[in-house]
Parts: sequence; C-alpha cells; structure tokens
Amino acid sequence: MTRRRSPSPDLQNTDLHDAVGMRLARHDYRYTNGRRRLVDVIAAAGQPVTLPDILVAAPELAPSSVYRNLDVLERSGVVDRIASGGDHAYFEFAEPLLSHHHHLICIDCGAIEDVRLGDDVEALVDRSLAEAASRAGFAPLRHSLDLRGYCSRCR
Amino acid sequence: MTRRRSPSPDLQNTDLHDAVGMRLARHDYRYTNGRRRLVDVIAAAGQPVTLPDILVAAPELAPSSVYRNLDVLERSGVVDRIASGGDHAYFEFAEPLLSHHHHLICIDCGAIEDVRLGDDVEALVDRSLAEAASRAGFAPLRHSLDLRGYCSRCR
DNA sequence: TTGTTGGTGAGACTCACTCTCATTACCATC
DNA sequence: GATGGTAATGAGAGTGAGTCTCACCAACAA
Repeated sequence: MTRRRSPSPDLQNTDLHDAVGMRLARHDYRYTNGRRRLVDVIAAAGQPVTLPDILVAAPELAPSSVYRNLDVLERSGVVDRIASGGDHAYFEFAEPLLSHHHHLICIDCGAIEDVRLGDDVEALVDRSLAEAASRAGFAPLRHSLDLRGYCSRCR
Repeated sequence: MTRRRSPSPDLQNTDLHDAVGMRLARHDYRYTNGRRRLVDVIAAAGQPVTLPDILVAAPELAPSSVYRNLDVLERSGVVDRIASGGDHAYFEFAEPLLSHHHHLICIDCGAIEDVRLGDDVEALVDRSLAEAASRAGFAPLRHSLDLRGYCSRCR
C-alpha cells in the first residue's frame, strides 16, 4: 500500500511551512532552504522516512547537514524520531503537525505504517498509564503504542 | 525506586533455567555456562539491562560472546530487545517468562521501568489494534506500549 | 582415540551517526 | 554599499555500538 497522505489532514503546504517556521523561530533557528527542502521531502513521503530515504529523494542535500537539521527539527518539536530497532532511525512530523497516531512496525523489513485508534481507546490508555506513572513517581509526556508483526508484503 | 523483582512472579531460579534450557533446546542451542551466567545476570537485575550493565555484573564474560548469546536468547524467545533510542539496546526476559507489561522510559537518563496495566485496558487495546491491523493487511504479533517522560530522579 | 559439531573470545571490521572546521549566507547597524 | 557578528553549510575525519572472522576449545558419539 503506497497511498499518499498529506502531512496533516488540514494543512496545505504553505501552512505547513508557516507552522514549521514558527516553531523554528521560537527556538531561534532560521528556516533555511535546506531545512525547507527537508520538510518538503518528509511531507511528500507521507510516511516515516529514514535518512537514506531522504537522500534518495533529495540527493543535493549533504548527509551531515540532514543529520544536523533533523536534530534541529526534533529539538523544535517539528519532527519525531522513531527507534524501530533496525539500522536506521525513522522520522515523521511531530504530534501537533500530524494528528495523534500509532505505528504498525514490520519485524521483517522494518517498514512503519501509521494507524489511528478511537478516542475511547486513547482516553482509557492515557488514564491507566497516568495512574501507573504517578505510582512510580514518573512525570509522563507522551505515550507510544506500536504493533509489531508482518506487513502485507512480508507475511 | 530500585526495588528488585524476581524474573517472574512464580518462577524460582531453577524453574527459570529449566524454561530457558527448554527454549534453547527447541532451537538446537546448548545451554552453556556462559548463557546460564547471562540469564542469571538478567534475572538478578530485575529490570531491563544494557550490555554495559551485563559486563559490570559479570566482567568475566567476553563482550562478543554476550552479544552473540543475547542474539541466541532472542531467537529462542527467551529475551526481548527494547530499542530505547539511546546508545544501547535494552534486554529483558520475553513475555512467557515475564508477565505482560509495558515501559516507562525516561527521556533524560534512558532508564526503563516496567508497569502493568489492567486486563480491561489490555483487552481493549488488543481489540482495536487488531482491527486497525486487519484493515492494513498486517499480521500482528505483539503490541508494545511505552510512556516517555521523566523518571523520579530526573523530573 | 578420533572425528564432528557447536561454543568461545580476541580483535578486526562495519557503518550509522556525530563532530570539526573552513567557508558561506544572512541580517543588522553604520 | 561596507562591515561585523552569528548561524548554517558541507566535506571529511572521528566515534562507538554492534557484527564478523577465525583459531581454538569442549562435549559427545562412534
């Protein structure tokens, strides 16, 4: 399944760039051409991407700059890093730019696909995790719920 | 909180070794002294451990053998690898040897703590993930639910 | 004893990622 | 437009977690 998805259900590309620019500015980072290109690549992919994915889509970008800019975007809350356990980390837009969702992770090929669950499930999960966290003296920020198994190509 | 936990609520150490030995035998692996020592270290830790943790607890083990044997234990279903996103992977006993649970992951120091949720939450999560997976043609194996935030020491 | 098979451990190797540093782009002030 | 300060860039070196290789060892069967 290679269906494309816009980076957010209700953000046009100019709005996306505006939102990214504001987040960067809030952290005193500039929104340079290289960073704009990076955001375009992630948006066009429509799914979590690795560094090689990015370099294939935009060979003109220098790997060291992409690593550095992914770090900048992550610090600014634009992008989330997903540790899949495979060779490369995956990157996708962070929560406010992309609606809350979870991942189907293929343990064979490492592919990651997004899924969304019902509000009732999310609420129940949040409530019971909050209880468990408070018992452990843990200050919760966000939960991540992954389903590991075999994707349609590898099953 | 450094409370110790037995590797399973109802497994004594001899039972643990029996169970591990059976799983290894099922995959035609031997249960050697080095592997037994490794299982002892993971059991004694009572929480997910990294390779450096293991080498501190058992300096007589060769790093390359520990890596190899962790791989063998993972293939045999004795141990699960947790990709925390930090420098090192974490290892703990796999599901049948350790009851189903989830993780509180500190985004500051990387510490991982186990938590257990109610059966009703687990059932609801499983059901809605199964629905989402079947829509995507994905064959589910297991879900993992992590809560990221700050542990009691780092908050 | 001998052959076979699997395990061990030291160290070389791989490669994802980070760091360094000289250069360049941007922006504000003069 | 010139000047100076600061951030960003890109090429390449460096780092280090994890893997691979290979000579040797241990257990077992014939």
